Amino acid sequence: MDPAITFEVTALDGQARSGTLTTRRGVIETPVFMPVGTAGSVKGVRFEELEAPDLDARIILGNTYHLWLRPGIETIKACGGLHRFIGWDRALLTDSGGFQVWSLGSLRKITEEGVEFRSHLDGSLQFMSPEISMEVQAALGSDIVMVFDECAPGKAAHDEARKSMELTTRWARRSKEAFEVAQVDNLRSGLAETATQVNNLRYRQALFGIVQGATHLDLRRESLARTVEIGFDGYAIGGLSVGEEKPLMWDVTSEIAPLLPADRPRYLMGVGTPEDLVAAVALGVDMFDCVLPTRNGRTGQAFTSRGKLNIKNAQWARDARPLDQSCQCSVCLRHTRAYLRHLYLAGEMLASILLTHHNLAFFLDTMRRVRQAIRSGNFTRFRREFTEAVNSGVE
RNA sequence: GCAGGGGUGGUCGAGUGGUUAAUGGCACCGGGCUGUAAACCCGGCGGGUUCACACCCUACGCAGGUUCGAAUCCUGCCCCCUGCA
Repeated sequence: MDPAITFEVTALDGQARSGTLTTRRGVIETPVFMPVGTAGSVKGVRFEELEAPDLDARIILGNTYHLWLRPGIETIKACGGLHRFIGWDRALLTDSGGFQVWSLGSLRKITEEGVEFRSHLDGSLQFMSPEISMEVQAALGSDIVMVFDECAPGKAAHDEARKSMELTTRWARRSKEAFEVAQVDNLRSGLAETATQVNNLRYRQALFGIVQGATHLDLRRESLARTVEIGFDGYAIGGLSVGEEKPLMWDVTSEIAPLLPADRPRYLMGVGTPEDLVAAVALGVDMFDCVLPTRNGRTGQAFTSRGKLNIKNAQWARDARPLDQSCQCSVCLRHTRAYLRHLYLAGEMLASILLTHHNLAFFLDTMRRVRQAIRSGNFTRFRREFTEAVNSGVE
């Protein structure tokens, strides 16, 4: 079978890497930030905007759990898969539902077989397992599939974290087996796609494994070894930014990221702030996703080159400057802080849309600059200057 | 003019003798958000002194009165709404 993806590191600067990740739906330059589109939508952003040069997102996320509950896989299958359903030709990565094991902690029960969820939509009982997650993700037709893991709480004690990590390992094995079965079925049934896509889709989906183990480094190392032993197209560090202390997140990332196979993409799940992204790149991470730019955009916070700006604050009421004076995004070129604040306070949906656009532009542009810095061997200086600026405070 | 209803903190609106600086909503001010149960959640919101515990003022149209105690009861006045003339 043809490879699902190819990954080539084209520049190294310290541990920081820049490269190209080629999926069946196009080339993605790394390090890359992937906007989160949980329910089939990057909230507040049209796909045209995601594609246009201002953002130029090459890959976005979808979520297995959410799409499985609504609209359901039969609907998405009937509409030709997730890409055609949502109208997005570029790459998609689907999270497996593993994160919901943590985020919906009060609504689910974990067993060896899988997870019983009490639907957050209607309270109905739903059962998710590695096999079901793979089946759903195959139906969605995402380009990168994540194994179904248990995302344990960041503060999990050692014995709890060990049990969780071992369960995740068993689920990873089951995920891979079910994934391979689903690939054969998928190729056989040949999901209806456009002509050019059919050509590209001789490639199968890619499957990424996820390293767990909470904040316990011995468990993390063990999880890493066992995950690599199973063998995946790429490797993720999961279970961070889920309630643990920030220094512990860096302990884990700095320990594990460099140990992940160098010839495979490394994905730090759910992270993070612009400063976090740059710091993780320095540790050798290639891929990121995070809800911060979209969620915080909707809730009135802009990320800028000088740090966070709360658009609700009275101090911007008559400020005629853009959100970020060194940003070239279409929002910053056109609108003032005063106007955006007015929109937000007036409850206008355009406020969330514009703030989200700027935030994504800032995240994606930051990654462009990161790549360029690595390629030109200036990453260390870039990181120092970027971090300094981001902590200097918005004026 | 007569009859009825009503005037509460930025605003709308509860409260009809005693845990009252006064329930709620909105507005306003501030904070949070990291593989999205999130266009959401939390806090503050009469004024003054204090780092703080705390203390002192001023408040329910206006002015008197009853009472140990009044936004709540009584009297007068002012204003608003509805109906009839």
